[in-house]
Amino acid sequence: MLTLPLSCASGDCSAQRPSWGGGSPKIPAEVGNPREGNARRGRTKAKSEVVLTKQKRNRRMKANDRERNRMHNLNSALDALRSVLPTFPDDAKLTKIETLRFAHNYIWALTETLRMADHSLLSVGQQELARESFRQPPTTACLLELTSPGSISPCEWDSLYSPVSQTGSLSPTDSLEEGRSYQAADAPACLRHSPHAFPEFV
DNA sequence: TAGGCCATCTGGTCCT
DNA sequence: AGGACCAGATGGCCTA
Repeated sequence: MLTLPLSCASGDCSAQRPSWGGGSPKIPAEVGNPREGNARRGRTKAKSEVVLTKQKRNRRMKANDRERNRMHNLNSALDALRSVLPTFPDDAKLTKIETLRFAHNYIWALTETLRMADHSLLSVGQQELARESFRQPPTTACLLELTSPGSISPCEWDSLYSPVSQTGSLSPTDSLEEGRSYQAADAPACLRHSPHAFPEFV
């Protein structure tokens, strides 16, 4: 999957891979002489320009390497995130955007579960319901379904949060509408928005 | 074959 | 000055 770059660290390979991995076809703007007069100064000047060009190309190659590594690190972090998300083994690998959305919704669901458990502990009669909530985390299918942009489905949220949803619904489905159900004051700062009211993730 | 996803290159900007 | 970060561009691969 990960196509490791052909090793270019040792030499100038930028010219050897005209069609490799895309890249901008833009041509460096300052290839020619900026001023005619400078070209007449003699070899030393011309030589220094060659050196400058080489240095520039060298810097570019090093920057490309760093950028490649940076993106690899980013992808590694994304893989680590995927590995802690509940998916079936035979599920297709989540895309990057799906992984982020899924994680966002998953955290939201877990937070809600904890919050409801705390809330229900106030009432002895609801302790059993709280335990039940812990035993039944949101299903993979449910969370995966929520990763689809705009796909708001009751899914199993209602059953998951049945103790509360019957009175003052906390399901994302409801919180999407007017944003009234999911009280900002009840959530940590990072979860002030319900998953589906979060613009970047919709 | 069109569209989605991805890796890579690149130049610009900000920070140390 | 050099590195980190970012967004745009480009081309390859895969799937419906």
